[in-house]
Amino acid sequence: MNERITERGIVCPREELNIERTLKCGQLFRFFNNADGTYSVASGNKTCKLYYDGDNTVIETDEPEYFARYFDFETDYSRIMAELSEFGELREALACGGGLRILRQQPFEATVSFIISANNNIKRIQGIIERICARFGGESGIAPFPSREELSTLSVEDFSALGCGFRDRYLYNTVPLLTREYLDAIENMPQEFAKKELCKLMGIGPKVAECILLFAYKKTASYPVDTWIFKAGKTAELDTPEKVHEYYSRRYGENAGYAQQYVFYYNQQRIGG
DNA sequence: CTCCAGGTTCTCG
DNA sequence: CGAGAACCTGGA
Repeated sequence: MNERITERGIVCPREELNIERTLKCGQLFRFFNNADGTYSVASGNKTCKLYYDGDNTVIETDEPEYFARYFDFETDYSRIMAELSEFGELREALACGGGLRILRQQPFEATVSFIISANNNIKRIQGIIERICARFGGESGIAPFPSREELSTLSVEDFSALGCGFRDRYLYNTVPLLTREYLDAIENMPQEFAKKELCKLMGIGPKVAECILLFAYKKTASYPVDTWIFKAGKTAELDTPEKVHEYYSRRYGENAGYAQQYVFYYNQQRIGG
């Protein structure tokens, strides 16, 4: 869109990238509040720093091309919002969601992270992930996310000791299967086929699969139904997560994933504090 | 103390 | 196949 690559990284109008809205809606877990009010974000072995400079948002990084893709600058969010605005029930969520962007995260990191996310809360998820990264990382700074090979060296007991809880065996069983070939193949599969494929892995059910498809592969027809989205969408008719998913993913079509994030963020802010 | 968190797996009728 | 219970853990 209107972003530009500069000496220090990427700069774009503030309304095109709202830092808090993009980072605090549970799509990524490795972001950090810095003492000076800026935010740091880690993705794989890369990092960037975000802050506002007047009317602009600045993404400070040595890897501008990587983070331009990561922050999804190829998508025109004004068009998405315009298309979604025809759905009356989204009015308030859209009004509160300007500048929220869906990230293109690394598939391996996203898959591991969302397996950990099951029946868990964001704060604890972040703690577990940081302990996992620290185990393989250096002494100072933000540790890179470990590779499949590194994580495959851990035992069930290791995952448990890192605080993974009952997800320890999920990770132990599934991590070794997440090869580059496997993850690349998912990229090229149609939505429903990819979802079915991911659900074969231990620790991945429908919700986690859709999070992976949406937040790593940007398959935007995904509509992950978690406890928040279910609470927001349930009616006398739509009384199960499956029915809520069926109804809204059909209703929003290819924009379902965007709608889901606006609704999630809005409800998280309003109810969850 | 109980309840819940970006759910999935296991068990049983 | 569908419904219910069980599940690590830490904060409210």
